[in-house]
Amino acid sequence: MRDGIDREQVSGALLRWYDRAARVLPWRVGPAERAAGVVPDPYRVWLSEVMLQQTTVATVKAYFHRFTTRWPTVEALAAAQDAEVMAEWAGLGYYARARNLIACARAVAAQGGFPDTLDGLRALPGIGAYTAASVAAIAFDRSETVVDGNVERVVARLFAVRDPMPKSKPMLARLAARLTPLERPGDFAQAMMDLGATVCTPRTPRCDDCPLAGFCEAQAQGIAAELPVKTAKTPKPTRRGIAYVVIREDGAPLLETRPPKGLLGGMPGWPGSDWGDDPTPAPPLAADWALLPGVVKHTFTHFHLELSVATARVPQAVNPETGDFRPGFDPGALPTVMRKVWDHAASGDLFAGRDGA
DNA sequence: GACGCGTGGAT
DNA sequence: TATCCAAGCGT
Repeated sequence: MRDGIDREQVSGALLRWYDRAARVLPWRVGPAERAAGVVPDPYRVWLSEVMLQQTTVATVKAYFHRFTTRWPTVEALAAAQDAEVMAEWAGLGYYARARNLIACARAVAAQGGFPDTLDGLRALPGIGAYTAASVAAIAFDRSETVVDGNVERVVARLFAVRDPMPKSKPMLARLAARLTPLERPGDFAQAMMDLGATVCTPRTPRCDDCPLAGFCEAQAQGIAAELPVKTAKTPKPTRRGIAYVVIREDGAPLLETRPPKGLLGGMPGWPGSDWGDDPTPAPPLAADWALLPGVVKHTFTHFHLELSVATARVPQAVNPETGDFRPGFDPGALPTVMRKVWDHAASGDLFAGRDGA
């Protein structure tokens, strides 16, 4: 590992690059605006950082726009109904983030605003080491070290750290702290992440375009693309299940709200079997079920899922064993796997009527 | 510290 | 097609 990297030289070179090449993002106060005295809104910084957790910039943009249009302030978000927020979050994934977002907004509103220290932020729901540091640095100009996957990769290469992740994470964080400047910590953090996202990329880093190439030990050794080393991941198993899509005469679909914790917690979904090697059928009511051909495939973080879909139309009077009929339900409020089930059901004869078959 | 937790784009 | 990966957090 190289040890002679100078904080001022590295942060200076990176900030000069950022002043010239910073991406324009909806939640970002760019270097020129910042220099002109524009102050970031902690609410927008926090909201964007939570949305960006393990989620790409391209995906977040539309959600950020919808959220800030509908709820322009943390007080407005705090006053929203849970189900409204969950529905607006639908499709973005990691739904615990949305539950924590609501809890955090209400705590902040009750406190009269966001805390402006690392520890104060860190104590809020859904705010961990990364988000606390990024909000402290970007919104409150505090010299905190922001460490995300980009920063870990950049630092691993700068210092040619060959120890595998995740074991090396604490070391990478210490090395990142060495580089964090006292001035412009927020721009520095965003510059590190921009660099990782656009230049110091995972597979094929563009070292020829890198403002830090002259400081980079991995570049000097010709091993930038090999770093950081990661320990191998275990392969994903495949689970199977059956989802039941029932439409009542009035068009209301039968849905249930999933338990508040765990997979898709708090989100609406179709009644179904367990998900496993050999699922047991579990229709939510007695009906003339039609098992559709094909399966819906979806991959979660730690397993593949193949769902068979059974559909039925039922009269107005029936009472389901699980879930409830929801007139006027918007399929856009479904998490993606459940929306795929809906799309698959709609491709069948669910709406054509099967009486004439 | 390891695991559970979504989704869509890149390779 | 399969795998990797992304501005992580909570338990």
